[in-house]
Amino acid sequence: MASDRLGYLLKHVLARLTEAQTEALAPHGLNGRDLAVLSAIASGEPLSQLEVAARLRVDRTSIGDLIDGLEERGLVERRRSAEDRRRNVVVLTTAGERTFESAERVRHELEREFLAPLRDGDRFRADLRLLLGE
Amino acid sequence: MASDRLGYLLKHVLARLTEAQTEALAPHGLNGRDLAVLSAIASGEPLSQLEVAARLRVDRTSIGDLIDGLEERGLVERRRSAEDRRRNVVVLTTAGERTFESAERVRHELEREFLAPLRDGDRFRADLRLLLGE
DNA sequence: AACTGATCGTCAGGAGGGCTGATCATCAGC
DNA sequence: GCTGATGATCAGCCCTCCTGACGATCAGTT
Repeated sequence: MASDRLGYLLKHVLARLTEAQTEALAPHGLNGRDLAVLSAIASGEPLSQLEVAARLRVDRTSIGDLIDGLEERGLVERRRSAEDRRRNVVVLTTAGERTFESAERVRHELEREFLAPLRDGDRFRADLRLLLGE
Repeated sequence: MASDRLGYLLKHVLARLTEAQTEALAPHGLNGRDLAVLSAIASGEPLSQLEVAARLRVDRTSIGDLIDGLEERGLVERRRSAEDRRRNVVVLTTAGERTFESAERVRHELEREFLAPLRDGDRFRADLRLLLGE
């Protein structure tokens, strides 16, 4: 009954995931985008805003607003880099670390449930990576 | 290097597909959304606007604008239903049929190429359907 | 025939994401 | 000390989606 168009399938699968994620993360005061930013910041050495944007493949002008929101909630801090004073290095606060860790657990559990209908969820994930050329 | 977040993967795979589709369909004066509407209209008996919207799972208020565009280009026609004069039955014109058929061939070829990196593209497609609960 | 409630299509408007172009501060190289 | 490039920010536009309201029409009831 449904369309076999690939765009349709991808779009609505993404919509379902986004909806479930938004609901699951709401108690943590986050949405999927927020968590993506936190995870980029949490993974390794401090990053400038542009580097965060590049990792997430979001536009450079969008990342500022996202960080604004996280900063207002006390989850991240901007710090002028001493080496290059143009750069805003973004780091997690301790509250940000706590929120990130519990939200990550929620995300992992949610993704596991989301892929449960598949025989091999990991292969589906690997297929997506292949389609991104990685 | 890339994120393992499912939302990230789905979002950017969809973005790549959309970009490729937009480029491939441009010579036909269509984009992916237009083609989706045409295919809903082409598949079987005449549908009202609401039925088209339901098939594509798009909002009822969006479908009107999409049909406006297609009607301006002479690809579809609105007709008041004789049985229920509230309903706008949407049908393809002959030009719409020609455009739809050639655009469909373009879409099929593009989706085939798009899924080429995968060992089993059909299984990937089936996985997407499973995730939509179909 | 008249009333009520529901449905179809349309419109205005807002929210959100994505992008461009301009600007300012800062850096690196000459 | 110039010049060009880079990081961050801002204003603004476009597109998509959704809500709420409206008029027209239908179906069921009285």
